[in-house]
Amino acid sequence: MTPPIVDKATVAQVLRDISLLLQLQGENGFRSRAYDMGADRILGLTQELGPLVAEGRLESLPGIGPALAEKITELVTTGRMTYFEELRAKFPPGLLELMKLPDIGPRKVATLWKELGIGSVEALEQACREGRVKQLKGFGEKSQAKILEGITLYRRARGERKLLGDVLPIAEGLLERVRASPGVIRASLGGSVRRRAETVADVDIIASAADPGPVLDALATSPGVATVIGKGDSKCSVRMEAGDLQVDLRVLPDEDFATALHHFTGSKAHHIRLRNLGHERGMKISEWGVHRDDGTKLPVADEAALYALLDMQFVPPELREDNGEVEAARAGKLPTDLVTMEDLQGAVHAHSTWSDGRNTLEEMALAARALGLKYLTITEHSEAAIYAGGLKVEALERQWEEIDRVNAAVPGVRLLKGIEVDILESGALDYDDKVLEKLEVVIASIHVRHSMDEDQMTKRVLTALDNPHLHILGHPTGRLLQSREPYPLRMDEVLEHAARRGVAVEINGKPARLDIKAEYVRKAVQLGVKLVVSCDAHRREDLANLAFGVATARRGWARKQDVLNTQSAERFLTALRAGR
DNA sequence: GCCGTTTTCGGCCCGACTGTTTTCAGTCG
Repeated sequence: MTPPIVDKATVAQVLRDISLLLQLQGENGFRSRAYDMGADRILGLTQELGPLVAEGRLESLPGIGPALAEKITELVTTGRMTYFEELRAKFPPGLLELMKLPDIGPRKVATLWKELGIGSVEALEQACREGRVKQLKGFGEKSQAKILEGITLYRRARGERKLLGDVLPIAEGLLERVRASPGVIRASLGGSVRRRAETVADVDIIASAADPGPVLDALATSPGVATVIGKGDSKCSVRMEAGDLQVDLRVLPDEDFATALHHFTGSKAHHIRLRNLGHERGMKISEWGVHRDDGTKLPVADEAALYALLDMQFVPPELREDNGEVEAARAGKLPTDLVTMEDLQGAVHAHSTWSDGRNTLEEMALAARALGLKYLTITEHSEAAIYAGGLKVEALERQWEEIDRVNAAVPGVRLLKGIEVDILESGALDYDDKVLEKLEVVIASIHVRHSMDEDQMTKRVLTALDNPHLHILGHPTGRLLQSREPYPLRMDEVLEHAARRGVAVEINGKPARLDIKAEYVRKAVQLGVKLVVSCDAHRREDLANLAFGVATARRGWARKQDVLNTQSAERFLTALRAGR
């Protein structure tokens, strides 16, 4: 009998729901937290869940003990978890949704349920309108109004996180405004934006100043602010008109800047690890500094000093997820040469007006040169991609003549002749080998026929990797954040085969793709797979996508040496062919 | 529920802000 397929995301969701249900029940908060941390641990796994379960190795994971291991094993092998089903049956299904409302947590939900029998967002809305909520102990007129407001907001945003690519420009604009306000000494973005998470829920800004007042005012009066949610002596929260984006600003004395920045950068899991390490050393770490148990405060000039106090290497923000970085930093084994934007000499994966791009080849070349890049791979769509203006072979050959002309006309940057060739249903590529062998850069991607099953899709990609003219596997999982699931594909097999065949794998920096994702980057690095950071540019502004590709590479622990387009054009082309 | 140089019990990160309180509970990050 084939066991049901329960993926990591499903396991993590069940554990999170258990955590919430336990809070509703008023259980020990640490017990609830154990399930939450278990969910984090499963989601952060770089290895497959199946073998871990089959071989009984779940308990070897930190944060997973006998109880969680047993329950996860039951879920993965049978598709059900008795404990979860029994727990869930004690409450109406709508209660978990109530907890997603702002300012509503487990205690309030429990009160609403016990006192008024409220078990859904709709019921809560009605009770507020009828004035029944404000009569409850612990609630009042303001709480009731705030809940109604929260319901409106919740329905509008549906709790969706936003793409980093959409939020970062807004966040950086606000940071500039804060930096320019009177008396600011230091200021930085924090939170998941600073960690460069794929999607983010809000923006955190941390600043230091002797007098916080004018700095807080600067945010409160920024253009684009819809409402000021709250404003105190050290903190101001606003909601932006664009996308209901919430922005939190904290302003502290400069001596507390480093610890505050660290605190509000997170992640929570990384933080808890550090605080525990501090605890072992008789130090209490908070956003207000590091204190010895006798109360004396230790100076912390910057984040590096904080890690030094804990006898650890500095951990870059992108790595702070408690995915092994704490152990590595303590052992001195954290990579110190993670790839940076400055390392990139060339940009991979660009389209022009020859297929579905908006700018001409010359405009793309000029834009690349303006960014300090030495080369750009021009990779239009191939014939099968009719919807995207895919090129027939004779058009491709005419394009080479124009590339030669542009290369002569625009010194300092080189356009490389390439293609983004479709991987057909059979795994064959959309051009004849005789065409492919003339190209300097061959990226192969899937654009059509997504709905194959896992076996078929895996075979299709493995077959493509066997083509001797293929250099780079493009956006390998085909996902679009928040709109399309990845193809069913056994990525472990794909990455192992890419390593064997010497094919490079793309880290596509388009904010809605980020494909492959950081977890797979890490796996690829471990397997010795060659990587390229790409922009998937369809207009010159898209060259900026490289920054998101670099962020994904860093989150996957990729070093400069792991990324081929950190090399010169000649070495890049040689490296693409090495082992092929 | 997990964990261990405080090791099989007794801890577990910690503070700001808000509203409903008249000394604190709940939520959030």
